[in-house]
Amino acid sequence: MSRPVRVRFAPSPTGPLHIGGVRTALYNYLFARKMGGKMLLRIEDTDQNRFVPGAEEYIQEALKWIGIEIDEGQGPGGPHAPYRQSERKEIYQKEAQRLIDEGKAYYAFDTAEELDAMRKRLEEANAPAAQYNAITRMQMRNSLTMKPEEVKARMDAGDPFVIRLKTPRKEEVRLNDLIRGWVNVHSSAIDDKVLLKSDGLPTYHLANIVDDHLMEITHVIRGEEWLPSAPLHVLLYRYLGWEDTMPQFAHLPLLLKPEGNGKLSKRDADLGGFPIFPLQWTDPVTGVTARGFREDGYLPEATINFLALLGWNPGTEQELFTMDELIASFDLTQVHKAGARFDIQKAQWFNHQYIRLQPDAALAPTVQQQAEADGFNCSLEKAEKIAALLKGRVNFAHEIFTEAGTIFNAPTTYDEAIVTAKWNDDAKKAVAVFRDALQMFNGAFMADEIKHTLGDAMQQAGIKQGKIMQAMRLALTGSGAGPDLMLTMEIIGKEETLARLEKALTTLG
RNA sequence: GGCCGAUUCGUCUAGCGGUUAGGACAUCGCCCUUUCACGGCGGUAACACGGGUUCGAUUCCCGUAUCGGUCACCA
Repeated sequence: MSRPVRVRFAPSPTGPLHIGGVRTALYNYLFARKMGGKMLLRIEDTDQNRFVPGAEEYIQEALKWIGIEIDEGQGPGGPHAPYRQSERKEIYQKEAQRLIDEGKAYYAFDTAEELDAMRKRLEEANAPAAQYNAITRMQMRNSLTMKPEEVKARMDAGDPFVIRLKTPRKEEVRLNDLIRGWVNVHSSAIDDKVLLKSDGLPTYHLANIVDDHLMEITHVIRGEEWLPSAPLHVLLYRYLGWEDTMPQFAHLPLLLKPEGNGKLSKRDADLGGFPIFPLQWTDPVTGVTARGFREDGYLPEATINFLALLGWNPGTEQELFTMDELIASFDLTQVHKAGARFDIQKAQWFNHQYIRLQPDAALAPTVQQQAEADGFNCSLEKAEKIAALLKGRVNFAHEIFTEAGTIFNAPTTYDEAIVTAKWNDDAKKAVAVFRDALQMFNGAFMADEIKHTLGDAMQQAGIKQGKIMQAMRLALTGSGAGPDLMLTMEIIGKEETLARLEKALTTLG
């Protein structure tokens, strides 16, 4: 009963991983680590029509970026390889055949047109549900209604067929979801799902159950969209004879649109101007690029912190968590049941928190690169100082350079409102006096020293420092607001400081 | 529409029969500051509705409403 915990993240490589998928992976990972278990990655590529080149690599890279380590599966490999479902075809076929042999599944030859006609007819007849089930299957073309010779003849002739589950007419299917508790569904609500498609590949339902069993998965943690088919899966475990080792289910609440109705979609991201994918993704067919959290400047630690708290809460008032802290406090039973609206503002706040905690040296390269891309000379040392000065003011690392505009660019214009309000005789005098004092100054050009020099100069000139500070800022940056002025002067250097003071004096008169 | 699930401030949530219904984001105000931010402090703001059960319901039960998911040879 107490088997070692093994969970899996099983995405389909049909495009970039949705941020909701990342959260599912994260919850699986947190649970695995918390329980001292293993995290597997399985690629569910049974739909050949939807296969997108590059998607699998994208998934690997995204998980790596976010800090989710795969213990076993596609990538690191393991004892249950292969971990790509398209390479496990025979395994599913064997199990499907077993179900046929045991009378729990049957062959069906219905064409798409015939199925459509059946559904349409049922709908028009006001049937409660237009499905292929215990009642309707007797009117369809399958091995239950056809003579064995005919079935064999069609198969020998190479006619396409599928294998369908022979769902019982009346049976109560119960399942105990770790998050939702008992969920009961009557088997009449489950239809005769296709298990094996006519191309010989399994559908999700079969492949999933077979693999989870073979890979000894103990907990299936997945999105709520799977809840309706969970009873079917229970039925499959039963029919396959694996019910005693059936994994426990935990269905996660979905991520909803920031506003309006429905689940979070790509369109919301475009409309709201925020990413919905962990990494940037360029569609191989259309060439259209979609933004990513990483490229938009979100730190992985901020992203997981944000995601972890979207639908789960440890019950304490802690907001900031490292991955290890998340692992330590994670508990599946504390996952919220209702869907969570996606609010990018909170993600930005988390990023702000982590940016200000970053060492200056970690932020410096970003600043330096941007500066150089804009044609400015910027040593790493200078970039580090700028990072220190501005990191507390921004949400993203790339905003530091933007905020540092007045450091790199000498003012070409001066804020009119500030000029009118503050550029008076005292201000002119103060700037001139300070310039003179600075010219005489030959110590280390550091913020503290500059502050003293300014203070002394103002005192000697009989000017109240507080009255002229904004004018001083205006002279140096052209603006009335900005980061600490002394540090700003230290960073731009003595020569540039003097030049700017001089220029203000001549320009503003 | 059938089935399944959900419902606490605008948003993410705590709460698991008795609370001034707590925290965070956002918002507003104050303080700090040479300014703008940051930060600190504080304010506004919620138990969907109706019945039960109970001495007492946000909490338990039943309806209603609303929202979400799902009804493919897609996952």
